Amino acid sequence: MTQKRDGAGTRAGDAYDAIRQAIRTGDFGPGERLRFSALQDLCGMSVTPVREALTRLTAEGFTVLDEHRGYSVARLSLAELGDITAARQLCEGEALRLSVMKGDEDWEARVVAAHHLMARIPQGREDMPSVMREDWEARHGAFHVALISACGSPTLLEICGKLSLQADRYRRMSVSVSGAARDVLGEHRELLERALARDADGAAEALREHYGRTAAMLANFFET
Amino acid sequence: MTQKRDGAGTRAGDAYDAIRQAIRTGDFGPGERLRFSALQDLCGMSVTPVREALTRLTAEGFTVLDEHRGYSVARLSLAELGDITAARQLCEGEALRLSVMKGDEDWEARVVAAHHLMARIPQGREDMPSVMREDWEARHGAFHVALISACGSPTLLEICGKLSLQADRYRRMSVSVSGAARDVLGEHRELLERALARDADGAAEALREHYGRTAAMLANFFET
DNA sequence: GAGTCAATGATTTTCGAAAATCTATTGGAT
DNA sequence: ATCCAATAGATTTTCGAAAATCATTGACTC
Repeated sequence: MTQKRDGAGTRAGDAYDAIRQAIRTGDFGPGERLRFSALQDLCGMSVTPVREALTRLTAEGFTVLDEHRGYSVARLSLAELGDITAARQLCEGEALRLSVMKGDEDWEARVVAAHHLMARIPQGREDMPSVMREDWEARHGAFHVALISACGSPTLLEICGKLSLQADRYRRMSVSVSGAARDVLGEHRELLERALARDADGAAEALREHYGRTAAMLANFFET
Repeated sequence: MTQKRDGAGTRAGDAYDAIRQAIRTGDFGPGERLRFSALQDLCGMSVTPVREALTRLTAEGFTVLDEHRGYSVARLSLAELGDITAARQLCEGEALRLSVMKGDEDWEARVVAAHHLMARIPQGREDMPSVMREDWEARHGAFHVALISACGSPTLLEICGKLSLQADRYRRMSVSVSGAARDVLGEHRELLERALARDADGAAEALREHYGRTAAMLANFFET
């Protein structure tokens, strides 16, 4: 074999990761065209797995296909940000409500643990406090996943996951960490407390507000 | 060129249609393995476009991929039917609520027209009244699409569309047209009336009940 | 001068075969 | 008899090149 990657099973999977990361970090900006030649250079493989990766990315909304004319990075818009946010408020709000109602001890433990890991490190970098730390973002995502993990609906979880990936592109847009105008710590703590207090509707409402604030903050970056 | 298909742009698209249809009609049953050799025979093309079609179908939940071990048709389960139904009630209910609130004259016209086309033909076949007519199913789907078409949220519409495709697999399971235990005509008329009366919450509630009844009916086929 | 059409170049899409991986079987050792 | 390793067969996955399609350019007609 040419190379044995640790966990990665197929080249198509590697290509998927590589291209998605390149889009995440802005190496390929919104609207930018994605030529196979360039992607083959980036991924170091033939056209076949690259094409499969693009098919998947397109299904998830990261890229757009114009038949016989090629792929390009999906554009971002203020309207879509609002749309995605509304959908998240609906779906993840309900998922959280169900999760709080159905969650058992293990769920509580997962939520507490995830919150602890997130609260344990600062949101911004030490050298550049205005830029989010990669690991904080990961733990932040894990906390939100833990919150809804007991909802009992694989379908809802999948929808929430995809919406979260979409929203992530907008989240990354914000160079600044929202300034001091917002108490992110407090918002998360409130989520945690209401969840543990089994206040299903309250937790769902807090989550919707949480996402609403995030969207409102990000919306500023479209007017710059 | 070898052949010029009317509207079809790529072979991958044709493969997607062909395989999905084969799954819909039961040519490939739930859990059945999908070998590339068989699919190439079915579609009459090389492995590349078939693979792309499977990638798409997998993203939409029709098929399942076990890396290096091949694709197979996704299994159906009573649990998933309930799960999908709940998600539809949530998402499409909200979409309908928004649509009724925001819809303009053109939307009203679309809804009335779609309902008329659906009500114009019988649900079951003349020769085999227990089997649904293909064209009725198509018009039924078009009516539901028209109902939510004014919700203003592309994201929500996409989610509803995908859930509808999933649910379609279960809908097709039912050999019988639900017997006389149900007034499908009436349910749809109620949806139409509440929508036109701009009773947003009422329409949404009627839709949720509509899907609830459909699911309850289909659930019987798992106990046979 | 505007518009149509054919030729050219760039790019996507598809093919057929090679490479990699998994599954089942056989043979042998404990 | 059971378990493990090596082999063979079947299948997926990837490659490199050919075919098909789209965009551009320039000539030609009206």
